Amino acid sequence: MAPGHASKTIFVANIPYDVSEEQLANTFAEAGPVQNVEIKFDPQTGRSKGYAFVQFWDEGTALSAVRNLQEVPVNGRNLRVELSTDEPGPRRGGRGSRGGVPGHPGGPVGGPPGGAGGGGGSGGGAPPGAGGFRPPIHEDTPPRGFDQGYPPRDPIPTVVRIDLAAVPDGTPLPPGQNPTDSISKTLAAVSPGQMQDVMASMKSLITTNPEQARQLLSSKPQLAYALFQAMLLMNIVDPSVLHRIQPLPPVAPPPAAYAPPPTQNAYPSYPPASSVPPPANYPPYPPANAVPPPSGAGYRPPPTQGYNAPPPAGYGAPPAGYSTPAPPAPVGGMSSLPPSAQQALATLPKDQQDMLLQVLQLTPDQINALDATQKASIMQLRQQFLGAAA
DNA sequence: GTTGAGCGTT
Repeated sequence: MAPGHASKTIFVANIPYDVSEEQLANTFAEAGPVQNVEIKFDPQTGRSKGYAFVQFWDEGTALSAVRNLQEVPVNGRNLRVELSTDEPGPRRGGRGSRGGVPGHPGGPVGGPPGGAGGGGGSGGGAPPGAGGFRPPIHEDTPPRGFDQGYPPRDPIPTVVRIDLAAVPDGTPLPPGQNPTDSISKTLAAVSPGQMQDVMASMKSLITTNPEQARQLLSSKPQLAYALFQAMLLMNIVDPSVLHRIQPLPPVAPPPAAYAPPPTQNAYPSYPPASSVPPPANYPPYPPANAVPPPSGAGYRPPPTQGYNAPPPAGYGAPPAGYSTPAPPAPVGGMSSLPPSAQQALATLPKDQQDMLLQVLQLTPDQINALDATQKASIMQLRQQFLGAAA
């Protein structure tokens, strides 16, 4: 396969503190396609440590970089470039790095527009060549067909654009269903893979085109709701954030009484890769699992960090601090709820009152017995009602 | 100013 002894990674020192990874990548792209750049930061001060590791796709290019970019001036300092010796960890194939690297201080970089396009969108980019530069030591074969890595020039991330007008409005609610039910059911029918695709697409859009993302989410609240619930389901977001997000004033109950725009139910599926065409090449940052050959960049959601531990005692009761009568007596009606929750309930039709009461009075055991989708819905309902009492 | 991280477990 490959001459497996020399390192594909070079060690770069004497980097000015204000140089960004993109800048470095740009500089080293002179030698050939760059796979990854990691400036090391002091976790305490957040400042660059002045050195970095630049990884190429092959050893030849790395050697070439060492020879050709030795002492090149960058922002007034001459870089020192060597082949890297040590590997970061026992893992050779990929380390999930970048954990907790603080933001670059004064650097021009905002951050990697990470997120591979959803489902198989692969930008067909011509492989960056070492155009015009002194040739590598060996006639190394320039990698072909790579669709990621740092482009030699043009560090500007590809902006994802979507056709907002092409996003379906959704379909009318079936009789007897409320929007949140409908969204939950729809989500339940979405495969995890699809969900990840959607998340990845949305992430790309948000990072490269926040304005359009805002427009999309504002104009399609059901999408925003579904995405958020999906994040709960995928453990991307901890349910505790629901405590902090309470922009649901008087109209607390999402159930009836509130009819959002032409709402969903079975929307065909969020425009995945088709309407999110990655125009040309791909994000500069293959965070970790960068695979050279095909476009295999997969979005990996954060490892499930179990949040399933419910508060120890009295989870079914309002948090401490409520001035509820707090009768330890068995639940029998609204009286076990905070006053404001009772008020909110009172605005609902009888049948929904009953249903909500049941939901709000489920025991932890009962909740745990439900499937993930229902669990998330119920937890949210509970937050809306019980939390609104604060 | 000079060689890199550690969640939680297949």
